[in-house]
Amino acid sequence: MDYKKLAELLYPDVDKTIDYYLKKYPKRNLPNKAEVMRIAPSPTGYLHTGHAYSAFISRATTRKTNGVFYFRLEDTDQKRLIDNAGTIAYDMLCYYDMKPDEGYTGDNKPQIGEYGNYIQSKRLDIYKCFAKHLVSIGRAFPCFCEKSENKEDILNKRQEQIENTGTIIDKDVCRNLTYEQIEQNIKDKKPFALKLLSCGDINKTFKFHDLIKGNREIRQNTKDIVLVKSNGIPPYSFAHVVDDTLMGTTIVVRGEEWFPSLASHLEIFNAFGFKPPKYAHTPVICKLDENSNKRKLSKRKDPEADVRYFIEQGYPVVSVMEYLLNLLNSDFELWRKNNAFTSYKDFDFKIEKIGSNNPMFDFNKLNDVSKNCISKFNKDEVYQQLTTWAKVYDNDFYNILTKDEDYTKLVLNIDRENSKPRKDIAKWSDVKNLYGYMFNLFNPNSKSDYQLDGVDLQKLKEVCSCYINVYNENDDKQTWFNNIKDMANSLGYATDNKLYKENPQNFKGNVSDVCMFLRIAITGLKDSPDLYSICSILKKEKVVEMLNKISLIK
RNA sequence: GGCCUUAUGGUCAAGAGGUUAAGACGCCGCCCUCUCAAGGCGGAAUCACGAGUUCGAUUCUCGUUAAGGCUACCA
Repeated sequence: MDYKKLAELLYPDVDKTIDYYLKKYPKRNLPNKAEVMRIAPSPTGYLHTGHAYSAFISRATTRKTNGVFYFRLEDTDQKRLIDNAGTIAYDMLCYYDMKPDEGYTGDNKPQIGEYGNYIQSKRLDIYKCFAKHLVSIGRAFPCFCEKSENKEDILNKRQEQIENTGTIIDKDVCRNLTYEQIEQNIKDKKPFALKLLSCGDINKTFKFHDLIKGNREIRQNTKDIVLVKSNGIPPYSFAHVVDDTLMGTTIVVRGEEWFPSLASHLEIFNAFGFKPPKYAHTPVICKLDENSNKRKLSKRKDPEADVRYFIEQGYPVVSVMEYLLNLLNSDFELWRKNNAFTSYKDFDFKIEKIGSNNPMFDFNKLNDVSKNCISKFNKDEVYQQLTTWAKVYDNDFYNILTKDEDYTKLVLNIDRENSKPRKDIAKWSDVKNLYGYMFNLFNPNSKSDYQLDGVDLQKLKEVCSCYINVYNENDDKQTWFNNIKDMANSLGYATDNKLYKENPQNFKGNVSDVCMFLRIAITGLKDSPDLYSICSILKKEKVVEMLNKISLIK
């Protein structure tokens, strides 16, 4: 067959050659070893935690190598597009401190960089040109078969084929059409999809090096995969080859679900004579479902699959990033221990250190990482981040927090900014429960608001009414505690831990019980940070008020 | 059905042909302490199974099993 003639028949209006584009987008002028990487989400939903995970790899690697990290919007699936999803994805990247250097920056916003357009649906002329080229060299052919409209049909068809033939037919029937047949179809205005004329041999393999998976032996591709859909838009595989070539991508980071189609992508690169990029196929973040089965984080079922979830909950950006970094490079943890106050960005991140099994999302660990991160913030940072969060997600609390900034900072500074900082806040939404009593969010008139289970109310009242006369807000911490001890002693409580443990029956209780009573009266809670700090911040009037209030509880 | 990938405690995992098989989260205990958090100390808990290679295998090979993925004109 005369392929050049066929190319003209299929794409009469394409007047450019691929050389035009290859010249238009020349090799990037970058330092040695600089990597060019991208995040290329499809705007079919909100930015997935898995995307953030792979974006992190690209952002860290390009930062380290002085390369380029760009954003390309892969909006080639017209059916599944969701409004605004691209913009949100970009905003999320910026929010998580992974702002791309180049590319798409949101719908209707100017793009950055010389290698655009960075929106695939705006690149159809380019794809057409490259498609024509493949036809002209005999590596692509039109397929006029009717397509299946939905996933279910496709699945059924596949099952049918498996049952009838025991396998899946990968050589498309239309590859055998004669020029005349094709010409007739074109004349009849039949739509066609362009397919790859695969030359692969299923029994032959080639060697391949994946940055994460290491050396592999891969079977050649034999499938005549679709290059351009009948609507003129390419699916991922073809767009990937064209775009990553033109945009100069040097490393493609993608989920390992792409690994099986790698051979087909390489065959396309090969057909063009292009050098493929390096690849890093990442593991997929999973979670344990109700039945204790490991499965991929699902956008529909798992709130933590959407990166906005962490914002809503009030996890600081660094917490989420450090948690992801933990999953990616497990030696980060050790580094963090030795470099407590260095930015996670200074960690020498290595793609090769990424493990190859699918990690499970672990909230325990995230919380721990986050508590450590927050414990290193000073009171101003905490105040700033907490109020920024509350303004959006808990406006009532925001108003309370900002009413008296100095007071709020005093509260937030309890056990903070010292060598053994308090680690009780994992996310900003915790603060209300942890410190609500400092902001009048605890009702001293309601018995049910006190944690009183297992508490002797009579003893409690006795201690509290006694303490009203003892409390002096000008005492320093030691005096304050000595006074409590003296009072405890006079009421028949032990003030020596060992003595109490040896003969508890000799005492009404321990001085710790006395403190517990006071704590309940003042905060409603059995557990709280340092009582002395709390009383100092609340001031005498409030302390006395609380001590009086509890005596009225029946 | 075929193909691909993975398999070290509950979780994240380091690790190497010979190790008392790191470390972190979680859990438990003790210490400290006004409680909690933190901190200190300690504990329980792991090499999926079966063959083969080897003096020796958790590590290499092959099977089995399990889990995940792909097999779309989705990405």
